[in-house]
This record gives sequence, structure tokens and C-alpha cells, in this order.
Amino acid sequence: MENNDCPAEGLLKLLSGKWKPQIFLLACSEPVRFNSLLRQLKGANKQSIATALRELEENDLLIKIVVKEKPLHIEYNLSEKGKSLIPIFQSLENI
Amino acid sequence: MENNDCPAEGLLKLLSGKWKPQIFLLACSEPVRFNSLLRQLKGANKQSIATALRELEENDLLIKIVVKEKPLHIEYNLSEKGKSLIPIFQSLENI
DNA sequence: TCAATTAGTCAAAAATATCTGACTACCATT
DNA sequence: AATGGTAGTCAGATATTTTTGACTAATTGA
Repeated sequence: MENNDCPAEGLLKLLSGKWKPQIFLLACSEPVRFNSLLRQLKGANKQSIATALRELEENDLLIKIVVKEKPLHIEYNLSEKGKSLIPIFQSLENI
Repeated sequence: MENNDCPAEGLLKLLSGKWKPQIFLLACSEPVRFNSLLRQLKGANKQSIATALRELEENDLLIKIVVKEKPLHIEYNLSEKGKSLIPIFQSLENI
């Protein structure tokens, strides 16, 4: 079922979910967190956010980090691969 | 239901369908046609191709042209907006 | 100790997207 | 007149995505 004819298709699919573009955008400015996203993204639900974060992490756009501080929590940081997408997204905005 | 927070989201959604990336890729090298796509894209069906072409046209990535030649037919050409996406797609390929 | 916050999982329902098969309509060839 | 190619449309079925609500489990603050 794999189709590698279109080289950009993988990236496109990866960012095509209902919430992923917004999560990615937020992750561009600062590390994102599960419950925080749930509050920020109006209309989103746990399941969808969990799935989006997992898939973004599996595809190395985000890096999951357990922060051992005050209120022990988990952060998702933009990876180097993720950062390399930023200028591409910016050029998309002006079309 | 509209969400304009993420400026690249529209483009992303527009190219997120099952067949659109492949159709767009083909349209980059030459004008595409309905029945021709139906033969080239293994597993695709009329309905999906018709929908993809319509949406790509509605969003000004493709331009529908009735060619009044030998076997009267319809061509979908890449628009200027569509052409401006090519370098962006190329940069996506190398990530 | 109780309540809230953290970050989830799970199964089932609802909403979307895609596919199938039948049908239309025009034109050209046999 | 029948066949095949052009480019679709339509309704209904199937498949995929997303949502809902209940639940878990560890940590924190009062």
C-alpha cells in the first residue's frame, strides 16, 4: 500500500491531521504539554491530542522529555528535523 | 469551524487527500487529464479523482482548460500559484 | 487524607473520506 | 446503429479519522 512516488507525500501526510498543524505551530515557539494543549486547542479531545503527539514524536518532529522538576511533567520539544521545517512553513504562508 | 491560527494549514489541508499529492506531482511535469489519471493512479476511482481535481481547481492550484482539438478533451494545467509551490515541495523532499 | 493536576488508555459512537457500480452525455470510428 | 473514448455525476457502501465518556495511575497541595 506504500506509495513513494511523491517524495513530499510522507511529510504532507504527517502534518495533515486535524490538530497536528496547530500543535506543530505552537511547538515552534515553546515546548508544548499535553494538558496545556487540551486547554488551548478549543474543541480538541484527549485522544486526538495524544495520537497527534505520539505520531509527531514517532516521526521525529517532536522529542518527548520527562521534566523532573517541581510538578513532574512531560514536555514535547521541536527536534532539529522539526526546526528545519519552519522556513518551509513560512514560505507556505505567503502563497 | 474555521481556524486561521495556522497560516500554512489551508495549503496543508488542500494537499492532504489520498490522491492530491500524486496528481499535483504529475501536473508539475505536464497537463493532466481525467481518464489518464484514472489509468496512471493504480487503485484510484473516478469519484476520488473528480473530487481531487475539482478541489485543486477551486483552490487555484490547477486551471481547467477545454482543448478544442482532435479528440475534444479537458486539460488541467498547473497555475502560477501551483508553480510557486514546486520549490517548496522540493525542499520538503530533502528532510 | 482528600481533591486536583499531571498524562494518558480504552471501547464505542459519530463524523469524514474514499470506493463501488450504475448511469449520463458528447464525439468519433466501424 | 453499435462500440469505445472523452469526462464526468449520483447514491449507497465501506473505510478511516475523530470524538466521547469512562477509566487508570502517579504526584502535589491543603
